[in-house]
Amino acid sequence: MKIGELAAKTGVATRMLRYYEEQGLIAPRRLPNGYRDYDDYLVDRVKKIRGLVESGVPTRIIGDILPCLNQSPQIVVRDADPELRAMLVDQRDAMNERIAALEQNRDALTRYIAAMDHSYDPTSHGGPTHQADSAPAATAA
Amino acid sequence: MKIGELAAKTGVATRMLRYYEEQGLIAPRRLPNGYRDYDDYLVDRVKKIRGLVESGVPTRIIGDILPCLNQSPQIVVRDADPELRAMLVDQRDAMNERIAALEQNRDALTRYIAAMDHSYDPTSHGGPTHQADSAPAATAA
DNA sequence: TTGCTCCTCACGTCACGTGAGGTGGC
DNA sequence: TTGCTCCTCACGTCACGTGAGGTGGC
Repeated sequence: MKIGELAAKTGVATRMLRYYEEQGLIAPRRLPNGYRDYDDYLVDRVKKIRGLVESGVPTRIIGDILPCLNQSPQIVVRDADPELRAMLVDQRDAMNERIAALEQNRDALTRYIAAMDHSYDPTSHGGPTHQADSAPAATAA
Repeated sequence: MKIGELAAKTGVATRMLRYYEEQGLIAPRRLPNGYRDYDDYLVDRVKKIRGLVESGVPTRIIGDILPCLNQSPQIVVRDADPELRAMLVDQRDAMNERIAALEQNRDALTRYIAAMDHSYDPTSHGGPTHQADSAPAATAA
């Protein structure tokens, strides 16, 4: 599988696939002509990498976290390495903080957008008028 | 209020306060000696800026979004500017995507941490043993 | 040959972190 | 004077975007 194919299947730019390789997160083989050659299982791996990057996890520790996301709990654990555990807990706590900030801002935006759609008119006494949640403003009367 | 005080009250580094000023998001006055002088209302504003930056909103549009977070819907709206509305909807949708990615990864991490705390032993047939959610691994037996 | 993909530099950007080197205020 | 804070450069970093300039394959 060449880089363009993997990019299409994952939605991740080729530049990023080369970057993640540079960071040691993926290691494609090379074809005789020098082109990168990716295995099928990398589609899933790249998607997981993207999710972690978008979750604010630095690339240098994504490699450590990835096995935790892949394996079923029955298989993995064995020795509960305290350093790994502490790192995972830190990352999870950071994620919870980001989720809280995001939800707060999302809710505030949602309220504001709804208020716009109600088209408040200070000369009127009536309630909200029309407009659904995500309807484009251009469709308004 | 000097920059160190604002940094303490907001939890935002002085470097960042100067950076947000550079980006046009805050505009402190200057004391005769050249020190920055911040008004009290900026504590709240800086916290909101932080929340938006952490939510992945670029600084160049945070200035447009901030008034939407501040005002009560009854006061603000008036003309439902379609460009502003589209931008807000875009940001809200992006936030929802980030929340989804974060929740997925957080849940996966939580499951893995829980499995570590159950200290699976392949030679045993028993179920989970002990350990609460966020307890440090060092306290384990 | 044309048009598409791939390759390797390599510079730009955005939101920061981290000094260097100097000044003000108790 | 000492120790703390503040100031302005200014370089480093991380996760990218965006070309430049060249090659491979149908």
